[in-house]
Amino acid sequence: MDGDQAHWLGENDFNLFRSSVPISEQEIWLSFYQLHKDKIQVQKQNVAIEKLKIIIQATFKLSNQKGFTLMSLRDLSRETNMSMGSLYTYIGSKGQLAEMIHQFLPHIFNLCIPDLSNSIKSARERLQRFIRGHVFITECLHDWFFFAFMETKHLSRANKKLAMKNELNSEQWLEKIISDGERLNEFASVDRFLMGLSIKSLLQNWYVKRTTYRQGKVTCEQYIQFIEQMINKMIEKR
Amino acid sequence: MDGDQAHWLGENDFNLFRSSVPISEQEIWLSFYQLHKDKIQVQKQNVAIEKLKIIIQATFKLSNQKGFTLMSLRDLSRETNMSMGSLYTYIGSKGQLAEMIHQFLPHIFNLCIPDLSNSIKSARERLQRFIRGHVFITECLHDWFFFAFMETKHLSRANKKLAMKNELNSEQWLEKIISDGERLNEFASVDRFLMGLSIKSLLQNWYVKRTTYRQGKVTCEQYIQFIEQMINKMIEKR
DNA sequence: GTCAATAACGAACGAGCGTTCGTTTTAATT
DNA sequence: AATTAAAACGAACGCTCGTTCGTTATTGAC
Repeated sequence: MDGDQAHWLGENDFNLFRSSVPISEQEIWLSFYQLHKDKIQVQKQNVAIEKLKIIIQATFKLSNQKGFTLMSLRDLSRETNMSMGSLYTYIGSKGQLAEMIHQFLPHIFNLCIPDLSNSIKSARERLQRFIRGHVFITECLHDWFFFAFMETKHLSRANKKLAMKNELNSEQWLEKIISDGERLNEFASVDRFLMGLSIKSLLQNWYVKRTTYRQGKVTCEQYIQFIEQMINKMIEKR
Repeated sequence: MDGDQAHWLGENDFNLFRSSVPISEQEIWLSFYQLHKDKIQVQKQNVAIEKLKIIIQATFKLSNQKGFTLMSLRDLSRETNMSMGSLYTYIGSKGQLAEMIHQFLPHIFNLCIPDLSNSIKSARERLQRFIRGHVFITECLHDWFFFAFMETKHLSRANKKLAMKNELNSEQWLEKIISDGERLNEFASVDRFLMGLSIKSLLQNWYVKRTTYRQGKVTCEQYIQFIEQMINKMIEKR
C-alpha cells in the first residue's frame, strides 16, 4: 500500500523525495506556464517559459531587496533586460504578476502532498508525511513560499480570501490528523488547536528564517528530525 | 532576591505583570514621546503626545489594511483629520515614521525584560521569565510588534541592521540560557541553536497569528502553559 | 485686548509610478 | 527574397506620491 510513495519517509531522503515528485526545475516552470497559459499573450511555449522564468526570478530577487510594492516595473525591466511593453505581454499587470505566483503554490502543494486520509490509516504516518513533505517542498520552492509569506498584502480581495482559506486548510488538516491519532489511541491527549498551530509555526519557520538556518549549517533532514522529536514528545503516550 | 519582580511568574498572572512594568497606555505614549522628542517640531508635550497617539494608531490601522508602503500620507491625513503640513511637524518624513515605531520596540523590551543573568542563577527561572515576559509584552503591545514584523522592508540600511541585531540578540540570549541550563545540569542536552530558534518561532507566533488565537479563544496564559510544556519536554532530564 | 509664539493648514511641485499603443525588429514560411 | 505573423520596443499619458512652504488660525502671557 505504501510502496514507492513511501520511500522518502526514510532517513536522510530529501533526494528521494525530490525524485518522487514533479518538482524539477523544468517541471516547475512548465506547470507554472500551463497554469497561466490563458493569461499570457506570447504564444510559443518555449519562448514563454524561458522569459517567465527570468521575470519571476527577477521578481523574487527585487522583492527580497525592497519588497514587492517598492519594486517598480522599471526595476523589473532593467533586471530582466526586457522592455516595459514586452513585460506586459507576459504579466498582464503588476497585480496579476503577484497573483500568478500566489496561485501556483496550492497547485504545486496538492500535487506533492496529496490527501492521504483514505489510503493511509495510521495517523502517525500521515503526520510524518505531512511534516516531511512540507519541509521538503518549501526547501525546493523556497523563493516561492517566502515571497507568498511576505507579500500577502498585495492580493485582490478574492485572492486574499483564497490564501487565507488555504492557510486555514492546512491548519485544519493538522488538527484532523491529531484528533484522529487521539481517537485511534496512537497519540496522547493534547490541545489539537494549539498543537496544530504550533506545528504550522515550526514548519513555516523553516522557509521564513532560511538564511539563519543556512548560517547555522542545519540541513532540512536535521530540522525535520528536531521538530519531529519535539512534536512526538507532546503526542506520545507514556 | 526575587521578591517583588517575581510575582508575575505565578500562574494566571498577566495582570500582575502589567502592573509591575511601565506599560500602561499613558506610560507607553510618554516613553515614545521622550524617545523621539528631538525629532518632533511641536513643543508642547501634551499636544505632541496626544497627536502622536492618533498618528501612530492610524498608521497601525492603515498598515494592517494595505501595508505601510501602500498607505499614502494622504490616507493618513484623512484618517487622523490632520493636514499634510501638520503631519510633517510630527513625523519628519514617511520613512522616519516607520523608523520611530521600530526604534521604540527594543527600548520598551529592555525596560520590561532586563538582563537577568546576574541576579538570577537558575536557568530554568530565567527561561521562564523570558518566555512569559515575551508573550506578555507582545500581548500588551501587539500592534507595535505586528507592525515591526510585517514592515521590516522599509527601514533604512542602518535601522535594518539594527533590527537584525536585536533579533539576533534575543536568539543568542535564548541559546545562552539553554547552554547555561545544560552546564548547570538543570536541562537535558539539546541542540541549542535549533531549540533557541524554535522557541523564538513559537513566541513570535503569538503576535503574528493573534487573530487566529483570538478566534480559538486562547488566552495568553493558556498559550504560555502550552509552549512551556512543549519546551520542558525537550529540556527536562529523565 | 494685544501681541508674539506656536501649531495647523493645503495648494503646489517635481519625481516616479503603472500602463498603453503605434512602431520596429525578429523569426518562420513560402 | 518576399511575405506575414509574432514578439519586443520605449516614448508618452494620466495619475498619485512624498514633500515643501507661504499663509492662516490658535493659544496663552501680560
